[in-house]
Amino acid sequence: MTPPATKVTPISGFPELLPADRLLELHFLDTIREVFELHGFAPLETRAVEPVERLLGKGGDADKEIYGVSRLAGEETGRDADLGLHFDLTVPFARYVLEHAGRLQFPFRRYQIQKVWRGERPQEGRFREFTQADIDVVDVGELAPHLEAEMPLVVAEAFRRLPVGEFRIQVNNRKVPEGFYLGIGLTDVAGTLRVVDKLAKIGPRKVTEQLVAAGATEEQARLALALADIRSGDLSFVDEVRALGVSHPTLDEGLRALAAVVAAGAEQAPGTLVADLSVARGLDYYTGTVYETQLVGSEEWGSVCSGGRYDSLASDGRTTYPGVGISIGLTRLVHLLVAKRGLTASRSTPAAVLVAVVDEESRARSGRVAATLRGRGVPCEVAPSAARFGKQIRYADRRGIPFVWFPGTDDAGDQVKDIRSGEQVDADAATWTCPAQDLRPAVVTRD
RNA sequence: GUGGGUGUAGCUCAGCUGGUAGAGCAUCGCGUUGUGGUCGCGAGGGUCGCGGGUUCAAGUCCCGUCACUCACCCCA
Repeated sequence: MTPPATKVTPISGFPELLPADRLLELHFLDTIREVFELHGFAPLETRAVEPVERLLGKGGDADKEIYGVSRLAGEETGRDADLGLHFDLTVPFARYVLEHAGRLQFPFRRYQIQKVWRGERPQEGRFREFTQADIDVVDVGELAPHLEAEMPLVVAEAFRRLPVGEFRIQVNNRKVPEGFYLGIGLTDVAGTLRVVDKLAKIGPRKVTEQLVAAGATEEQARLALALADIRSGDLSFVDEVRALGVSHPTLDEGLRALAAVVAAGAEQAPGTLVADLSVARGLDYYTGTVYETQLVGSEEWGSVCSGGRYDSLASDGRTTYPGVGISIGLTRLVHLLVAKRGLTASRSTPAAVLVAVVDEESRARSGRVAATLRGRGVPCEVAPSAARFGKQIRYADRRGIPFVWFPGTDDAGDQVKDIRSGEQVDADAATWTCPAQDLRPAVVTRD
């Protein structure tokens, strides 16, 4: 019986990688995880689903992007509570904190690397299923402000260990534009932010047009644009904002908080943190500090890492657990580096050595060589068939496996060949050393 | 959800004013019966996205539909 020939097609927004690219992604994942653990974040995984009502209203328009989960043969009556796939890792984490508060120690630091789902229209670098690598800290009642500076610095450390090139983490505090807009009489804070955020994309003229169309005066639009134009790697942005002559208590509060974050960044990782007063987006639950990250030279890719502070996401009505976190868009980051910068892994398998098979009678001997190599930490595999050596070498070559091991016949000893150079030398599996740079797949640029 | 573009081999694509499918790359085999990459020869592989219509005849023209894709929205 042959199954019906179902057309095999990709599903838009659900990316799948080839082995070499997945190895690259795993390298990123391992590096990020190592840095997170070096900073003492505890590992956590939450279930993929939450009650839909817990997901709703947390991400602004994200509501309509939530994927619901149901049984195909589910009955209308007596069905399970409505479940939805989480669209980020912060909302489930907030729920987890409430659920386990009695068994956690605060401030609680955790990292979480998982798939999330958003039912939006896919585009280059935007997916419906993707992986986020998230760190957060929550505390009870009050959250120390210095944690807002720590989050981006941890990410910066991870990024410095990865082949992403130069990057810039932009920081803002939502209270700055909020207080500023209120100070100049613009009461639609969210709407104004949404328009101003398009500045880089559509230019100041169109932003002004849209602001005026939304009810702002020319002068209000001018000031809003002037604020969005301010950015600095030091504290000079404070004076620049002051120079615009607007005052409001919320603005003062925001400037103070932002200055503290930028000062800490400038001291601990000069050049990586930049105050950028045009950054204001992200999910609705952010209440203060917000982050966005661009790779220098690839700003059009959008943010590859964002986050912020949320003061009221986790609350049981009596106790509130304010938190701050940041999330690396691993799927977007890796996808764009592969597609746009030609990054990949040097081979399509972890194996560093292919152990050749002389004939099927001696397969066990090849197996013993492989076991010895593995015992010494050298990833290897045994050739699938005792074909001519030319074919066995080609098997390795196609996969990028750098070494082919030839078990000796009769009294002859083993030999190992570096198929890139063609050099072949006597070798003993119990003592041979694989060059460190060949032990694991390396990051390389295609072509 | 709204608007544009595109659907032909595993991949990238050609196929003109309709006349029963082609190239390059990839894969596999042979030349090369323990040593690959080059080169040469050969082979396999297609309901031309799907459904309907026009026609003697449709990959080609018309309608519908689905998928992919780009932009808006929103965001990692």
